Amino acid sequence: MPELPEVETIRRDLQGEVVGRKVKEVAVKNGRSVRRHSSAKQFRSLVEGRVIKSIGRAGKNLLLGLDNGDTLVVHLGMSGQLFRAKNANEPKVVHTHVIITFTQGGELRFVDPRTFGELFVSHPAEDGTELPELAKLGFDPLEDVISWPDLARKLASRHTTLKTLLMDQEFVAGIGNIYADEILFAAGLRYDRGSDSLSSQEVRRLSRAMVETLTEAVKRRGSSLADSQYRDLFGEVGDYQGQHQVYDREGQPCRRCRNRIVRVKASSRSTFFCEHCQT
DNA sequence: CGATCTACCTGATGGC
DNA sequence: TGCCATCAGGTAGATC
Repeated sequence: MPELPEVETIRRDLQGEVVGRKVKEVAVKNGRSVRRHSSAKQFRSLVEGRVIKSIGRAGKNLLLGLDNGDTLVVHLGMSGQLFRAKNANEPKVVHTHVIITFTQGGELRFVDPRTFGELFVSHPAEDGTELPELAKLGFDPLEDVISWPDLARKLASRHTTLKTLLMDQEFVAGIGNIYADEILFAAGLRYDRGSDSLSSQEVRRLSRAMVETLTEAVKRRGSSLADSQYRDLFGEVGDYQGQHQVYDREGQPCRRCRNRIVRVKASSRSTFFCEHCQT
């Protein structure tokens, strides 16, 4: 579900809600959500008593900086949600797998029907600040602005399709199935163009489209699809879905040229595009 | 090595 | 109504 704009929206919500708070207790209701750890007990011991000092993001990962230098990493997978609760009396929705209670009151709840998401505590590497589990992530399109000549070099070094590359977290971190299609439409490029086939003008368009599409989606607090599964920290839906140009618009007229939006399967994922506007 | 498939889950939807 | 197939924002690991 959540891609960079949704995760960034939750990051900003968390900034105002949990920074400076001390963890009193962690309750793990479903051990699968902390599967990187040997046990739920071990995970709890790494989080309980810690103060949350900062909230960062790397691609689709939320990074909760703890006061001992560790980082609590949250990945929402396909269906993960984080909710703020005022107290334990607030009714729990089904699939509430982890509950973090703060000493000053209030809870942070991790809800995840499909259980593809996870939480884990990461220790920084000996020599640097980098987290070993995230070392292979590519650049972040909003945090690390990359020059278009650099992007051109990176694109040319790979032999695959544009969409595959945009969704490859080791190439660029944070783009998933929705925003890959939206970025490619904004850039006027087909999903199946070879990544090493772009003119310099096309690379510039792609570079701009990436930053502009994601920035605008963050402004509108992300995309909630028909099932409204994506919600922010306060349970509110996003507002960017109405701006989608191609995603989930099969058969509907292209907002630019009025031709019907086409849907195809590419590497077993739905891909939406306009055959007229994207070449 | 890199590209592609499969498994991991629950729930919503649509055809018959 | 119900039953079954298909689909869904992601990604690690197997397989080719």
